[in-house]
Amino acid sequence: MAGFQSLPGFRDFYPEDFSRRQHIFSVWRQAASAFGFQEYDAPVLEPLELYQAKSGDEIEAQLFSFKDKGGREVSLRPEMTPSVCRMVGAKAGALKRPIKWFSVAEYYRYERAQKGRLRAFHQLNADIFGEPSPEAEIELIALLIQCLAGFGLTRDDFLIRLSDRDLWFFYLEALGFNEAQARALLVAIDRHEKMGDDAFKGYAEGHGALPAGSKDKILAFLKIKSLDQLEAALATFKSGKLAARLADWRKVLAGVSAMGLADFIAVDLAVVRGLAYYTGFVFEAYDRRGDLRALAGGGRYNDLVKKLGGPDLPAVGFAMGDVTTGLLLAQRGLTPNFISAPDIYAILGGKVERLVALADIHALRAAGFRVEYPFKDLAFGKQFKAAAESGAKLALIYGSEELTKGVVKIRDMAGRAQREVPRDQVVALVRDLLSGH
RNA sequence: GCGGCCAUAGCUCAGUUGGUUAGAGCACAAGAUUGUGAAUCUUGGGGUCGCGGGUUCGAGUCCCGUUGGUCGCCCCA
Repeated sequence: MAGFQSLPGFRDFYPEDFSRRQHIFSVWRQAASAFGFQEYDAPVLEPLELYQAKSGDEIEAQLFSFKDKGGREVSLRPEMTPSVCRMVGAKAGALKRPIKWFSVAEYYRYERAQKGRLRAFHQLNADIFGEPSPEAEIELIALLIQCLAGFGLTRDDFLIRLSDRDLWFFYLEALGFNEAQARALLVAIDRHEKMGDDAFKGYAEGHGALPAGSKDKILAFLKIKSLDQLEAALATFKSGKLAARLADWRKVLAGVSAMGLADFIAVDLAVVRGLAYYTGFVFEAYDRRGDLRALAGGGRYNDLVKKLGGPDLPAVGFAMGDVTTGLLLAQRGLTPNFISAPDIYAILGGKVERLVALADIHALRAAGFRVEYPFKDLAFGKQFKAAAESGAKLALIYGSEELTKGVVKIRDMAGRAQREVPRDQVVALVRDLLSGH
């Protein structure tokens, strides 16, 4: 097939694809709704500056940006966070706290596609604004777990790794690094899992070689996998801020455990996440068995609403993408098989019977039943076959014999039992038969 | 932005050292079958062999370019 193709990294959603996508969305929406989050949306196209204000040059190169006909520099949204920060910031005074919002929306990033990453994709975004305490983290982590568990995924399938940028900064400053050095080191720490010790090359170029003793300490801190280890590593430091931070850690882990979700979460200081605006806890959800990229990621960003021109409003949030989620569900055999089956298939004797049947068909449809019938005049045998293939529960038979008697035959497709019913009682009887189970 | 692999029907693929009019299975449609769902059989539609150029008497096949897909690197909000 020549002619037009979709753009690279963009997908056509044929009905089967669309039904899989809808399944993902409906699990997300159901979970978010159960947690009391309210759904919102924002413009797909935003001023370019909205993203420049938050992100660096590298990120800007990956924006779907252009100049509109009025000469404005604009960009398709690569993420929701700046938009939702603007929305919440603009009405922060009027919104009841805590503000718990979510969205399911499409995003656009000008990157090379690869496994689990496309140029157009959907994400669930869930955020809590106005709640500085770790209760917000507990709620969001629990929601994140439910957004995956809702598909039938279990503790054997995925894991949430919890870390803390605040603690990293505290630790790095205690080791004698200034803020710029600490930021560069966090980039290296983020890459260490993938690149090993080469991750520190970038730091060395900018800030000189890392002292061997410091590097060992950083590597040891990075390998921390439990709260006990974390407390032990920090035991030599005395600070009220640090004590408060560790108390927050205990609260988060206790809260998640109290929900029965302890097996879904692990302390893991190797996670720091790429961009710099996170201010405290950060977390990522990983496929436990496979080689997929992160399923979801999030964290606290207490400064961002203010940075974007709003009030000083603490925030935590996460995002989960449809592409990696879809891959994981397919790998685990958790993609439901959607059958688009009607309730009723009408079998029509001929041209006269067709016109009679149309009246009933429309009445049934208006009553909310899904009704199908053949557009062409077909032999009865073919129509019964079509009825069976459609997956309809009932067949309504409009033949000449029936109509001369003023009845319609109703066939239960599964049980193959037939009965006759007066035409004026068709809707009522169908309602009885189909509401049964 | 960089690199590996790939591209023949809606799908999965075959197609000989380059040789006449490019095939199969599945799927779809029609018929055998104008009052009851299976199976089978017959028939049919559907391809500018991703696109462009080159070599050659001759290219689906060889060469170059390009587009797209895929996997990885950079990055990952």
